[in-house]
Amino acid sequence: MANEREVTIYDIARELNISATTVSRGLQDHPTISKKTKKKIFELAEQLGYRSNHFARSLRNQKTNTFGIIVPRLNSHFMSSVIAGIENAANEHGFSLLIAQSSESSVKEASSVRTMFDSRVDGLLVSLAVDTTELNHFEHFFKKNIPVIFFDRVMPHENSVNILIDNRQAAYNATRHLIEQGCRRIMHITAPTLQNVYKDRLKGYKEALGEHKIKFREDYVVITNLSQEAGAEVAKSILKMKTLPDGVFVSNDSCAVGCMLALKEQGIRIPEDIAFAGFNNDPVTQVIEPHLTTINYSGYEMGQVAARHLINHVKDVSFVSSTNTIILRSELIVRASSLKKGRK
Amino acid sequence: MANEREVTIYDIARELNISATTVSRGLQDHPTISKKTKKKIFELAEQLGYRSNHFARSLRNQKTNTFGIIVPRLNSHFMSSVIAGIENAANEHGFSLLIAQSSESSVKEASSVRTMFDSRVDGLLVSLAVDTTELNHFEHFFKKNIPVIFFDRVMPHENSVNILIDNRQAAYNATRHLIEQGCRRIMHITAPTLQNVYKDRLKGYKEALGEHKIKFREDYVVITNLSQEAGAEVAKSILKMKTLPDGVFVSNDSCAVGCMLALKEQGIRIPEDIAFAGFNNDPVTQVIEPHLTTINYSGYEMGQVAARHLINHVKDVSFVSSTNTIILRSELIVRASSLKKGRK
DNA sequence: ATAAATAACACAATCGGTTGCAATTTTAGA
DNA sequence: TCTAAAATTGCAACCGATTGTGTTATTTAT
Repeated sequence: MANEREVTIYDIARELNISATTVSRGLQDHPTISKKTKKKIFELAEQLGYRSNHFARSLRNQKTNTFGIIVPRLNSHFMSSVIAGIENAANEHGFSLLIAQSSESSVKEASSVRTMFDSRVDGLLVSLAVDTTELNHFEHFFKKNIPVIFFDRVMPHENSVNILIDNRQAAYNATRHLIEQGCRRIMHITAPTLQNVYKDRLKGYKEALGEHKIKFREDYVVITNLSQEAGAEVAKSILKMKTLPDGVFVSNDSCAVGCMLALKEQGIRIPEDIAFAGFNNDPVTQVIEPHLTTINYSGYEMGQVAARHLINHVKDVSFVSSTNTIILRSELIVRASSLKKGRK
Repeated sequence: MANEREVTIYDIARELNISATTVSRGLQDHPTISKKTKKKIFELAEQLGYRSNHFARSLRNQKTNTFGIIVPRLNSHFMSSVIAGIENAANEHGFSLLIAQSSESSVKEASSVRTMFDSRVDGLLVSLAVDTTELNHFEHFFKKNIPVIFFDRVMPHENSVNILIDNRQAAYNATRHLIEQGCRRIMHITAPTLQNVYKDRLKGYKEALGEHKIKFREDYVVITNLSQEAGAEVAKSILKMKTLPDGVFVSNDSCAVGCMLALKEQGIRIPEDIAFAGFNNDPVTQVIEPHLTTINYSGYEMGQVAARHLINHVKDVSFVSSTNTIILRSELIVRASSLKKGRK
């Protein structure tokens, strides 16, 4: 039952009557080691089941080949896509991933940042918790000049790169689309506007309204946690309104779906009575009936882009990027949920 | 731009004119260090922004407080739920998570296992790739007696614990339910039966048929990758059949949904023409119309259970569990997609 | 045949933190 | 005031791998 002892380069060295230095160099295919010796080293290493100790190497080399990822939650379609994208790119270049979720709490976020720092990750990829309002908890990273990349839910900082979409524009497009379909009483269901994503979407929403001389109504903006349940809740309050809205732009697909389902149950017709537009192009948008108009942008791609940027930064010491922000493409996908004027 | 140097216990020791030993002990709240000294140490540590170096500590202590996770893919509702559950439990006990995806390839799985070993994780949580047929690539772990826990997609091994549901029973229940609803020509859409999960589900399906004297038909079993697209593909071939099936039991919700959508588009009525049952209770089951009958089991819980088991194993040296398999609860949730005989 | 160049390998310090044991200081008791 | 016991603290080795520099063989050139 006792654990077998760790196999080290010293074991190989002893058995081969050479120094650990030679073994180390041999395993790294160093040119000053003879072919014959290398062969012996590799063979014995294989035979003994030797595997390099990542910690020892990291300690000595002062780099870990590991990235840290902190996201609000792991179990959302978008976030897990991002992570899959990151994993894909990171793996290609031999980087491992240390992953934590903040559960939308800035306190837990800060604690995760500390853990990541303790693990001396070579870089950090972060999507901020909904209640994070400042970046003090990243100071350790900034001070040591360890790259931090924020994606999707970002916050500007001179020492870090932001990767996101143009939320304002996307929201503007979605709202304008609803207006063009004849909607005039358009609600906006979203999350607390502390975060750029929601603030910008609200801005785009307002902008589209303004441009079409539709008066902005404070009571048409509903702040929720954007869960599917929250959507159902909002549906209830919508049903209590004297005059129903004729369009709803939701910051998130699953919340939109929750709302639609609840409304449909009460006989509201979509899009005839109320048109809907969501955000994210979650798979569920193509299952709900009518299919949900939404903003499409690829989490997988965002993850890849973020990871690749980080890799460049880390691998190339001379990589001095003045890049501050990377805006990814996003597009409005029009589906039946918003087509009041019949199919195109 | 130059990175600031690492702050170590030696820096603290020097400045305080004490030894590194004392600093180390002080930071660990060791009883033999005086309160006064501890206070000074903590204060200076805070001031200098000292953070313990995880690698150095791991190297010395021969444990990393890190678990490795390898899953077929990260971006599925079930898997991301499991991971969220693992993260939750692990975080409570101060464990970090190193995560990799095998992308359903046993080759990449093996490579991830090596990486995890190199990182000297204290334990491994694995859900196997669809084409993994043996566990040789885990030998390093078994030899060193590092705990490996398999969940959901498992394979029996004397040195490891399996956490899963009773797939046979669940499939039996689902199939029997379809039969009870009057189905006689029941198809089964699933994945390659190399893996326990699919093998057992097939077994349960057959068992239910047999018990009701329904002849098993080889051509009623369709092997796919269980994606939503695959579901749509199967729909096409179903439509070509001379006699349509009157029930379909799918090993996965999103595949079932893909199939249902495609069939509905061609005018097939569900459940009247064909009844459906899925597996996993993915959120999409409650969005599709009619809502999808399915097998419910919590990925989040499975993750928590797996992580807790691993933590017990790792924390308590004397923990000698003879546990070999943990079966979690699962249940059939009946929804409209299978109710041919009207609502209850 | 001899000096000079090259190839192949080893020494020893280092990365940051931990710990058994020895050494020192403080406190208490007589 | 002196000594034994208790409380603090320090020394030095260790975890496993890496690397600048030095050393010893082996070639090559002259």
